[in-house]
Amino acid sequence: MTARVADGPAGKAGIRRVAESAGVSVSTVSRALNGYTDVNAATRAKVAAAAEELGYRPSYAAAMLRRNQTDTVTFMVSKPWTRFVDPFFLGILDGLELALSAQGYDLQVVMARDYEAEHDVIRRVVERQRSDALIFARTRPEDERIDWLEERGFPFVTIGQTSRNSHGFIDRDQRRVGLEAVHRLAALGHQRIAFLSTPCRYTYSLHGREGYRQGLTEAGLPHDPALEIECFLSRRTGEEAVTQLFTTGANPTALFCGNDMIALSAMEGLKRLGLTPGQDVALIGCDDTPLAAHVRPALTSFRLDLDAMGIRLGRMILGRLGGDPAVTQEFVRGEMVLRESDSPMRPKGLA
Amino acid sequence: MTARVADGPAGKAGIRRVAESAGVSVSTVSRALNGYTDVNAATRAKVAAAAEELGYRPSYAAAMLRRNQTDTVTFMVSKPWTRFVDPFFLGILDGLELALSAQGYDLQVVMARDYEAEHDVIRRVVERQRSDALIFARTRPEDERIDWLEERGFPFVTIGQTSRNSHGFIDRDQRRVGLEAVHRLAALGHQRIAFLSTPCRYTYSLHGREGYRQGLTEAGLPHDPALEIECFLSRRTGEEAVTQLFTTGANPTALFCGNDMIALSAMEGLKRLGLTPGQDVALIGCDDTPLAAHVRPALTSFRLDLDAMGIRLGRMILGRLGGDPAVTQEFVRGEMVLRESDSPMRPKGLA
DNA sequence: ACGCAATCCAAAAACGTTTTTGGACCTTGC
DNA sequence: GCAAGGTCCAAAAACGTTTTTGGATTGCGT
Repeated sequence: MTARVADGPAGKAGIRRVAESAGVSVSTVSRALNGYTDVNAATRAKVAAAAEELGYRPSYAAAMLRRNQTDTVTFMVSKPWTRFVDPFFLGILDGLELALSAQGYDLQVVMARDYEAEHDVIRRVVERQRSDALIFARTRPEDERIDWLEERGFPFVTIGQTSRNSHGFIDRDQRRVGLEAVHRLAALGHQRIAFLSTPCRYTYSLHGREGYRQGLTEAGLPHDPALEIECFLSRRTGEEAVTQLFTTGANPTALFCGNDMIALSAMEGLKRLGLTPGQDVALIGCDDTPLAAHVRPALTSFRLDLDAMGIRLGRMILGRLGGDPAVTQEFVRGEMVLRESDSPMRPKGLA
Repeated sequence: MTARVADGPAGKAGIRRVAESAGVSVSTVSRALNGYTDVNAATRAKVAAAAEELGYRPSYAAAMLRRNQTDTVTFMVSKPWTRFVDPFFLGILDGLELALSAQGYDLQVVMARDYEAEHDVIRRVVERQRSDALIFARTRPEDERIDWLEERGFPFVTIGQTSRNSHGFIDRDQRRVGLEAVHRLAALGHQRIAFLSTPCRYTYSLHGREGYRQGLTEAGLPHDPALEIECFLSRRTGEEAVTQLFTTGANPTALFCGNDMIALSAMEGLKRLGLTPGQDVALIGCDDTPLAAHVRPALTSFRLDLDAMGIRLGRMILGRLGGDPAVTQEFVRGEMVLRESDSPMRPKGLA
C-alpha cells in the first residue's frame, strides 16, 4: 500500500497524487495544468504526463469552491404557447450549447411555467449560486427582472430589448420585419392590411407594430385601429381574431401575423368563415416554424437562423464573463421567405 | 466592525455567521437546516430564524465538495434529424425539469451533434463529474454506451431499450404501435402495406418492424421484403422511399411510417408521383408532431404524452439517486390519433 | 444520591482545489 | 566577488460546507 496521501490511496487520483507522481508540489501541478506562465516547460510536460497517466480529473466542486465560479450558464425557457414554439428555443439552445461547451462551460436549463413564474425562477437561479450567468427571452419594455438583475450585478443577456436597453441583448429587428411585411402586401395591391399582434407586453410586439404602422404610412395607406388586434395564448387565437375582424366589418384583405401560430390558426378561422387563405385573404407570418412550409397554402414567413443566434448568444455571455465590460447588443436579420400565402389582391370584392 | 468570523464580515452570510447569530455551533446549523432529527425543535427554529434573517444561502460548491454529489442530472439530446423532432426533446425536457426542480435538482443539457459524438459526449459528462446521472435516448440493441456506463456504475436511464435491458428505461411499446397501425390499415382493406422504417440501428425501429410483421401475419397478409424500406436522415427520406416503392413495382396502397418526418416527406413524394396521399395511398405516421394535425390530409399518427414521460423519467432517475437499487423499466402508451390520412382501400386500381 | 441511558450539541476533521507569499537557485552586470 | 533581478517552485492559507466523534446535560429508576 502506497503512503496515504490525503486524496486516499483508493479513490480517484487527486492533485496531490499527481504532484507526488510528478515529483513537484501541489501548487505547481495546479499552475502547470491551468496554463500559468511561471512554470518551466519541462516541468509542465512532466506534470501533464503524470496527470494523463493517472487519469487525473480536477474536482469541479473544489475548483468551484475556491474560485467562486461555476462555469455554468443558465438558460430560462419560457413555457411556450404551444409545442409550436419549441423549435425556437431548442434551436437556440443548440447553438448556445455549442458555443459554451467549446469554452468548457456547461449549460443549465430552467423552465418558467408561466409568465408570473419567470421572475421567481430568475430569483432562484441567482440565489442558488449555481450559475454564473443567465439568458432569457420575452423581454418587456419595462422589465422588473432586468432591474432586479442589474441591481445585483448578475451577468445576463436577453433575447429581446427593453425600453432602456442598458443591457446586453440579441434581437431580431421586428420593426423591419413589420415594415417588410406591409411593404410586400401593399406591393401586392392590398389596401386593408390587418396586424394580428403577439401580446403587447413584449417589446418585440411593440416593435412589430411600429414597423406595421410605418409601413402603412410609407405605402400611403390609412391606419385603421380596427385592423390591429392583440392575440393571446390560445390555440385558436388567430381564429378568434379573424372572426372578430370579419364580424365587425373591418374586412381586411391581408393579414400580417406576429407569429406563425397566430397565422396558422387564422387560416383555420378563415376557412371556417368560408374564405380561402392565400386566395381571398393573404397572410404573412413570423418565425418560420417548420409547419410554415408544410401547410396549405404554404405560409410566407420570416426565417431566423437560430443556430447562429445561439452561438452569438454564447459568445456574448462568455464575453461578459471573461471580464469584458462592454455591453454588446446585436441584431439578427429575419429574412422573408416567400411561399404561397402572400397572394396578390384580387380585383373583385370578397366572396 | 464585528468580529472577523471566517466567512468575511463583508461577504454573504456563511454558515458561521448564522451559527454565531443563532448562538449555536456551525454543525448544529447544518444539522438543523438539513432536517436531521437530533436537534431540538426550539434550536431548529432559532437557527431557521437566524438563517432567514441573514438571508443565508448555503454554498452549493462547498456542499458539493463535501457530499460529493452535484444534485444535477444531465440530459443528452441527440441532434435531431431536423427541427421537426425538436418538440419531442423539448417536451420531455419540460416534464423532466419539473420533476427534478421539485426535488432541488438541476437539469443540465448537452447536445450530441451526430451519432458518433454521442459516446464522447457521455464520456465527457461522467468524467467531468459535474453531474450525478445521465439520461439519453436513441438506444441500440447492442449499445456500447450502456456497457461503458454500467462498467463505471454511473447512474443513468435511457429512453428506449437494448437487447439486454439490464438498465432502467422508459419506452413506448413500438411493437404495439406497429401492430395497431397494420391492423388499422388491414381493417381498411389494404393488402399491400409498406413499412418505411427509421434507421434499423435503433432498437425501437426493430420493435416497430416486429410489430409490423406480426400485424401482417395476424391479418393473414404475406410479408413482402420489398415493402420494407429503411429511411435515413434526410429531408426527402420518405420521398426517396416512395419513389423506390413505385418504381420497382412494389406498389403499396398503404404506408406505415416510422416517424412523422418520413410520413410527411412520403406525402410529398406521392404527390410528385401524381398520387394523392390519403386517397390513392393511405398513411400512418408516428410521434404526432404538431405538423401532423395541420398538414393536408391530416396525418394519422401516435400521440405520446411527452410531459408525463419527462416527469416519469425524472422520478426514475431520482429514485436511482435516492439509493433505490431497483432498476425500473416503464412503458408509455402511444395512442393512435385518427385523422384523414388513413383512408380505406379504394376498390379500383391505381390512377 | 448514584449510575445509566437518552438527548442535544460542540469541536474538529475532512473535501480537493486555487492563490498568495516567499524562498531557492541562477543569471547577469558591475 | 557581490548585489540585483529573474525564474521557478514549495508551503500554507483559504474556500464553506457536512459528518463523525465524543462530551455535556438532563431525566429516570433504584
